[in-house]
Amino acid sequence: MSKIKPRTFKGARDFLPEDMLHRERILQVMRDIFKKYGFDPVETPAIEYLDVLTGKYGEEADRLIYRLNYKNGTKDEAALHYDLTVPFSRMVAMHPELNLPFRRYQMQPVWRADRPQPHQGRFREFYQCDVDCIGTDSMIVDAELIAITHEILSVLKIPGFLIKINNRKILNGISEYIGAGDQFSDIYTSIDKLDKVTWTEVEAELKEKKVPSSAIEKLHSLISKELTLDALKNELKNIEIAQHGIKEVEEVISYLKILNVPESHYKFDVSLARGLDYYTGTIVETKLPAYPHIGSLNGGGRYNGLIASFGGKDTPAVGISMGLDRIFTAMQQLNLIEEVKTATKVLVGNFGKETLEASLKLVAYLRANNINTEFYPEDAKLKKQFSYCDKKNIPYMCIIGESELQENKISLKKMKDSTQVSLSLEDIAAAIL
RNA sequence: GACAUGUUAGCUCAGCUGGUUAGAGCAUCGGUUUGUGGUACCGAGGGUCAUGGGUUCGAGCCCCAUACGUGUCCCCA
Repeated sequence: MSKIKPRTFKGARDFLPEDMLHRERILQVMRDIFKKYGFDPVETPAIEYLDVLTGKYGEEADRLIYRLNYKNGTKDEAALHYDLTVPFSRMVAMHPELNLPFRRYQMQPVWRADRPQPHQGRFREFYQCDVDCIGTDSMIVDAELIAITHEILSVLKIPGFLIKINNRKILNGISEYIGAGDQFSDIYTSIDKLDKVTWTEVEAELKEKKVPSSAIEKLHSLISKELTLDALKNELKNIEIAQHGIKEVEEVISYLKILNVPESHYKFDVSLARGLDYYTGTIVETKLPAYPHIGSLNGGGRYNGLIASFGGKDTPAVGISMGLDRIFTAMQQLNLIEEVKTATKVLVGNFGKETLEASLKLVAYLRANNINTEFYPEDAKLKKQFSYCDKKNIPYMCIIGESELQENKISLKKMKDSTQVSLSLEDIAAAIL
C-alpha cells in the first residue's frame, strides 16, 4: 500500500486534550444554562435529504451545502446539514403532537463548503449550539434568548461583547420608505458592512449595484443620523410594517430590563441585516467590537414561516445559535485559555509485581473517591514515570514501593513543590485537593 | 469567487551577489543517576529544500507552471 500523507480535510480540525478540555467546559456551561432556562435536548441526523435543506437559506448559502456524491440526481440525493434550525423545523413538522410552546437545545457539528479563515474563527466543520422555542409569538422568549446569550458569555468571562438587535420588519419598512423595491437584500448586505467600511465605500457599492441615487440618499439620511429607535419611529411613522417591527424591538428591550441584562451589553442596531432568508422578525448577532475580525459569536432570530414550509402547521419560532468555535477562537485570542493538559489528578507509580496488588487497590480507592487517577501500566524506571507525570502536569504522584508496603503507608508527592508525605490509605483522599 | 503572500527536519526558522557533504533552537529518544520529575551537560535519530519543468559548468537561492497553506474582502457560527 502506498503511503498517504497524513492531513486533515481543509477547514476541519483535530483537537488534542489541551483543546478538548476547554471545549467540553464551554459546552457544559452552555448546556447547564440552556437547561436552567427550561430547554431540553434533541438531536437530528448529520445527513438529510438534499431537498429538505435547499431553498431555505438563500441562493448564496445554498451553494455552500455539502452535497454527498451518492445517488446524485435522484430523489434520494443527500447532504450534510448546513445548520440546525432547518433540520429542527423539519423535525417539528413531522411531530404535530409536540406540546407547545416547545423549547429545545441542540449541540452538533454542521458543515459548510466555505473558504476557511481560522483567524476569524471560520471553519468548514464547526459546532452550533442552538436554543429555540416554537409555538409562541411572545417577545418574552426573544428576550430570554438574549438573556441566555448574556449569561453564557458572562460566565465564560468574555469581555466587551455586544448583542446587536434589529428586526426584519424594520428593514422591510425602510426598503419601502426609500423606494428600493426588490433591491432590498442588495442594500442590506452593503449596509451590514458599515461597521467595517465607510459610508463612501458602501455608497460606491450601492451605485455599482444600480440602486437609484434617490434611494441611496434617503438611506444615507436614515443611517447617518445614528438613529435611535425613537427617531426611527418618527421618521417611519407612515410605514406600517416598520412600526410593527419597532414595537417588537421596544417590547424585547423592556423585557431585557426586567431580566437584568445590563444595557451596556446590548444595542438596537438598524444596520444589522443577516443573510439567511428565513428570518421574519427579531434578528440578533453578538460581536466583539474590539476584535472586529472575529466573526459573530452567535446569531439568530425569529423564523415564523419556516415550519409551515414543510407542510406543518403555521408555527411561530425563534432561536439563536451559539458558535462554539467562534467562542473558543475568541477566548484563545483574548488569552482566556489557561494551559491544561489533563483532567487527571493523580498518577500512581508502578514498582513491579510485589507491590502491584497494593498499588491497584490504591487506584481503586482513589477512583471510588471520585479522584481522577491514572496507573502507570509498565514497571518502568522511576525517573521515567516522574518525567511522564511532570510533562503531563498531573498534580500528584502516589508511590507504593517495598518500604511503603512494609510500613503499610503510601508516599504522596505534590509535583509542583516537591513536597512528599507518608500517609495511610484512609487519609490519602483528603490530602488530594 | 477576488486580491495579497508564503511553502527548507515533528514545530519555529536561518541559509550572503547561485559554488564542496543544507544548519540552529525547541520537541522526540537515549545516557550522566537501577527509589524521585522540572535544571545542566553529552549523544542519537529525523530533509526528494512543496511538485514538475527551464536557465546554468553548477540551483534551497534565478525563471515558468501546478498544488497546497495563510491573510483580507464577500458571507456566516
